[in-house]
Amino acid sequence: MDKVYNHKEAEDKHYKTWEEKGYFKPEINPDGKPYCIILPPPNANGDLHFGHAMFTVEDILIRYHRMKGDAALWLPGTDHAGIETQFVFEKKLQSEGQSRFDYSQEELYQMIWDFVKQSHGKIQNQLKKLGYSLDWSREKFTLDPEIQKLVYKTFKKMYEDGLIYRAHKLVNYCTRDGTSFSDLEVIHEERNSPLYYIRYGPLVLATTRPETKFGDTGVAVNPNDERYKQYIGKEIEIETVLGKASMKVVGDEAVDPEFGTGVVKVTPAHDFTDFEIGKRHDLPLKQVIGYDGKMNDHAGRFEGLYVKQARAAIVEEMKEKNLIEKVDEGYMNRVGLCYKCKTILEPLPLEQWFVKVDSLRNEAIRVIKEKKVKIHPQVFETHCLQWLENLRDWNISRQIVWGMRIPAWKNKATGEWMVTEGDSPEGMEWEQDTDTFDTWFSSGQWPFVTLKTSKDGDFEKFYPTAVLETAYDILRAWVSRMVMLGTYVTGEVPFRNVLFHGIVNDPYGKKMSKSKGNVVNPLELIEQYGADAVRFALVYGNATGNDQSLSYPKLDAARKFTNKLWNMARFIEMAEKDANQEFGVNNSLRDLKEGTKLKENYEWIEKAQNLIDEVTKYIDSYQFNLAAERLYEFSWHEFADIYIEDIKRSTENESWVVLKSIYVILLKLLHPFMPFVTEEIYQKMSGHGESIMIEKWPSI
RNA sequence: GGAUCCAUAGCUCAGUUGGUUAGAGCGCGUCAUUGACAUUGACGAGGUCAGUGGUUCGAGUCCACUUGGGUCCACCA
Repeated sequence: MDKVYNHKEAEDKHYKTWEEKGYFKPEINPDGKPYCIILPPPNANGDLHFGHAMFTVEDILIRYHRMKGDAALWLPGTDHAGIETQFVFEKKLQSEGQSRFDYSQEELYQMIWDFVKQSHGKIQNQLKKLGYSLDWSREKFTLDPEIQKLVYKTFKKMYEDGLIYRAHKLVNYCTRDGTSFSDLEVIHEERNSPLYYIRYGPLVLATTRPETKFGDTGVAVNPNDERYKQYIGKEIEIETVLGKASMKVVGDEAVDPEFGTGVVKVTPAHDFTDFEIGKRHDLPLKQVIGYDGKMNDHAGRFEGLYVKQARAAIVEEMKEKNLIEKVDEGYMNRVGLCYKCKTILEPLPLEQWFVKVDSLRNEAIRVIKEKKVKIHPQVFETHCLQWLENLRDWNISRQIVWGMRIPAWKNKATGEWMVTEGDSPEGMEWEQDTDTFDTWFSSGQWPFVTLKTSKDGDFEKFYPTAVLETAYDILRAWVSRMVMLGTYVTGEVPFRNVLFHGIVNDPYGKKMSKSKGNVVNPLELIEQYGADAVRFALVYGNATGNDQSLSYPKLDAARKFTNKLWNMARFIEMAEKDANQEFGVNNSLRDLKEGTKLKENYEWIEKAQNLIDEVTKYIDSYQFNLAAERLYEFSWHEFADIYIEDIKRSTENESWVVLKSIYVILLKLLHPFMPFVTEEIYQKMSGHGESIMIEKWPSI
């Protein structure tokens, strides 16, 4: 053996062999208990970021269960990531001086498809470099035809069950990206929004959005507000910059008498609260802002101005006409921004497909409360339930091309809708909706659509899956949706356990992001420290679910650990040369224990038994950090520092057999954490088996 | 405005049913070693476990409050 472990040489070689020999397939343990993890599909629009290296936790579980003899399946896949990908692609187009408007829907789709294909190759390479024992023969992509078909089927079923409806409602609309978003995709930010006190006939009201006044169809006050009771139900005459108008005053509980003057203008077409008020009092919807973000013809001479310009111009004129009583310039409020481009979102009325969430949500809450789905660490269960309880109907229409086109057709003559499982209806009068599904509508079905379209029998065998492991930041967007949709479609929960890992920040504790330029590609670190060291460093010293900062000292410590393990093997090899024989390995600790005559051997066997017991318990309870710490501690400070130092004085052959046997146990226990170095050592040792990867997990 | 998490050695963090002198990595000090170890080993310094009060025979661990930091959620015009 060389003096130093060379990870670069070992890693690619072993991964290739493992894959070729079919070790990643569950069929390697044909009679084993099914154990399945579906890889959270990375977005197929670029490289993996460093946080994805936390999937190491899944590989640990899979390798551990495979060694325990389970039919372990880790199923890989990628997500088309609708708006995310289209956004990345549009930026790319932009940098080439082009725009999405230069292409037809079909052309754009094809171009993004090609782009995604390239990304896919990079992602697959990264996952392999990390040593992940994924069954590539079962790989899936969200836009695979057979996956789409199942998603369509779900949509149709939901439509028939009355869980999908089409409605003209307010949506969060990004006038820059040209699409609506779900509530979840809106980010709120504190902004300075001057509060204008506007004269409205006999009343004064406060608003941050004077430009929407052309869309006002009423004025609201709190019904218990003594100051304004007299006006409720009356029409008031008001002066506007576009001339006189009359407005109905309504009483509504949503109005807070303490805020501003206690009077609110009601603009049902451009404000969520106002939309609700309008519905309660039968106020009409009057849209004054278009989907291009400009004022429309209801705004008179302000038509064609962008919202911001219009606001300034209108305020100017209102001041001239003395319609503004005062302005609170320093007023701060929270505005909704597009989470991709940070444009202020406009609430705009649009006809969209919605998921009625009531029954789905209640069922999801039930299975979580009844522990049919167990969430670890426990605290995330609270988060999940809290979100589910506040859930509102889910807008699943997106006005983008990159995604699954919604399988709904409108009759040009009658306007009625027909939903199919993807097939076009007969006849020329049907026109397909141009919108696509929210990405999460398809990824929310991931566990069952993958298994149902995989090898025959996979669904029956592996569903519900054992564990869903992912970063906690997509608990709401993804995990909750999977529980809802999976339970609804299959009648069974999608997974028995959910396990959350934390975020990996940069060395200074700051979130890694492309705009900050502090992202680290896992490949760089693998190159430098070796995949095993990267994996080990991520697991060691960090409790499950907690965030961590990338630590170079820790990576270095982990790399030294791989080298230490290597040198233990060299020591044994050297001893064998000196003794001019190969020491045997006995895999049965019990036999060894019964056979030994020496007290110190007996004691070391007991220590090994304890170690197996502890590590097994820690993995079973998802305490990977404790398992890693215990293995590190034992290997280095007990096995190397004490055991090996002591045995240097021994001439007993039996002692060497015990030592070597315990060393092999150590390698096996470490294999899920550090697959490459353990395999490389194992292959180099005398009397080794085919691969440590398919060896049996040590037992007491 | 709600919810939630965190505060433990110089730094980064472990410490899951409350139980003997509170742990690791890195860093630091002294010595040894280059015949497994591109190094490693031995020994060592270093903590009123944020603060206050409480429950308990016993609290870093449970409860309340305070202070400082983070995250998430929310339709305040």
